[in-house]
Amino acid sequence: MNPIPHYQAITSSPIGLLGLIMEGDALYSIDFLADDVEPLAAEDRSTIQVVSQLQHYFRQADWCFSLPLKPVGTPFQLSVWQQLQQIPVGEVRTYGEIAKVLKSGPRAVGNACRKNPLPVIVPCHRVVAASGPGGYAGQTQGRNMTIKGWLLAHEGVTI
DNA sequence: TTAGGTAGTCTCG
DNA sequence: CGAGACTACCTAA
Repeated sequence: MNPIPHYQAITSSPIGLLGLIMEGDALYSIDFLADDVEPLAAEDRSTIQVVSQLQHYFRQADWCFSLPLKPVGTPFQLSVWQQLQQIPVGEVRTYGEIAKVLKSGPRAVGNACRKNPLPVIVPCHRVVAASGPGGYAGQTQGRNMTIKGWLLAHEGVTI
């Protein structure tokens, strides 16, 4: 039962429409939207910047985002999301590897990845299971896994 | 292949 | 608050 999100921009991309929510000048959340909604042009400067960097990434995977981010979560979730941002483009880590660094457990890491509010930019798609692809955006199969596969292929990773 | 272990979060009451 | 259930998992046998 979420309040209806108010997007500052809805932009199209190779993985479908992305809805952006800002909090001040920082990026607060990215949603994968169904393709039957109207695109919405970014108006303020910081939102334009986000859209621009996303488009750049989709054109050229080897691109480091430089954006003010404002992910909201528990201290543990924040520490996991911070680890994700240290994974270089074209590499992957397993849930267990992240867990080891944080002295935690693989399932807990999976839980935190599932709650990542900034997919694509906080690269939770670069985390896979020791045996298998893991999940994405709460799904272990379906459209979101297709997106995960696309992102990894885009970065030159072969699952 | 599965059984059991594990860590963090959520949901009731 | 507390117990129990629910995971985008992992390891040993």
